[in-house]
Amino acid sequence: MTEEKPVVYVVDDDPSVRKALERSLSSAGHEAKTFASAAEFLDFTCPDTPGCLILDIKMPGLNGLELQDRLAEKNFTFPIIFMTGHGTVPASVKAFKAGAMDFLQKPFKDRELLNAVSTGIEKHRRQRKEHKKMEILRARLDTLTPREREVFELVVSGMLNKQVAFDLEITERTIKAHRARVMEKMGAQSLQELVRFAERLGIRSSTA
Amino acid sequence: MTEEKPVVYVVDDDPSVRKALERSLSSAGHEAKTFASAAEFLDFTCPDTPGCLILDIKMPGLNGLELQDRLAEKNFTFPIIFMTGHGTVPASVKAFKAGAMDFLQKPFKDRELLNAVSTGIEKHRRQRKEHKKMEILRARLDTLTPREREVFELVVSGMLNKQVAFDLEITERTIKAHRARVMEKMGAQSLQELVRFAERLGIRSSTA
DNA sequence: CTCCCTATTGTACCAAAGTACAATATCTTT
DNA sequence: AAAGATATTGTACTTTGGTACAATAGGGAG
Repeated sequence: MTEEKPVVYVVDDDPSVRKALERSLSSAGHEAKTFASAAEFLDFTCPDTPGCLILDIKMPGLNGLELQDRLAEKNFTFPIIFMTGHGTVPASVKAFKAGAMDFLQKPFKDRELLNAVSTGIEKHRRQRKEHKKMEILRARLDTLTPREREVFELVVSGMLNKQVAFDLEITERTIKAHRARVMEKMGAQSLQELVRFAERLGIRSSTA
Repeated sequence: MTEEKPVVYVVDDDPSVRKALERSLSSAGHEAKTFASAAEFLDFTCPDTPGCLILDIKMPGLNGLELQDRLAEKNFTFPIIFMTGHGTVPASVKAFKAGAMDFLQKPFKDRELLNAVSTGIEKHRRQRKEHKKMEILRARLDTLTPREREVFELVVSGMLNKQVAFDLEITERTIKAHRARVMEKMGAQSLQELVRFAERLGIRSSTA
């Protein structure tokens, strides 16, 4: 469980390209999984491991750019590297504006691709790490009752217990009770940590 | 002082292009300032107002991409929009990977350019706003003595005064003194706010 | 050498937060 | 109707943090 094995997904309609890519990726130590069409890839469910995606621009059916759009709608998070034989400037512009990570023109050197792949995987690793932390925080946040959530927001905003109490028109004693539960449910060891959690969760007190 | 007037900088060696761009930018309500070469622009010091930069790719002397690199070295923060007559895919790729915001191929519609410009200016406005806040915070941080800085880091990490005291091998009373000065110098109205400041400043306790 | 900044510490007190015992009321679900 | 979750509050006590009065000591600038 030190490092999860990354997977490189390749979508290209040309079997010989798939084979060639698979070979160079494998020889560089990457696990490759290939798809012959956008549809085929869309049917596939990627495992929850780091990786990146290599897309051919020109393909029958959905092309690479269209696939990119479809994936974006599904919160697909793998970095995307495009490949193209006779790519156009507008295509590359669209790709990058939609968040592509690289855009390689054939013929390209193995090294170029492998560099892009490594960069993509590293980026995805970091993303995943961050995302997992956020998942945990959001899950904890979801366990708060509406009242606790209110107290949470007001407390991290910097208000004193008595001020929060006044705001919610209840006693300070009750704030302490909620506050203690918030700390416990959020898994915060200190007020400082609770504030950091709130920051990451994008919590802003509605009043301030 | 409601809104600062943005400026659009244009660098293109072709006088007729400069004139044309100036006209369409003006008619859209933007203030334009034009330059005939990369060198000319590098000699210029942009005022501290929002704006964006429009660069021609192909120019005698330094071309647009090279200018982009030079500017990056100087922490130039204005969003860059490229224009090109016969742009190549590698050029657009390089531009985007170096942080370009858009890449327009001539002939382009006025609307395309103006949309890109508006987006760029808005982005820069947000950037500047954030940057100014950070400037203030960094300036305050710089007023802290080394000792106060240490206490700052340990306190926001979540340690109790007594723990910080133990760590620094001084008394809790002294921690309180430093802590009070940190709050005052940083302009924090609460511990919660102090933690948020530390987060933005990227302060991590070296021990934790 | 004096002034200022920095770092340190003391005492005493007050305010704020946290906790250990609780109890009561409402609402939903089973 | 009983169980469980939620929201509320009480008393009493401890711990932690903040402040108002300080004083002392070292180092650097003028």
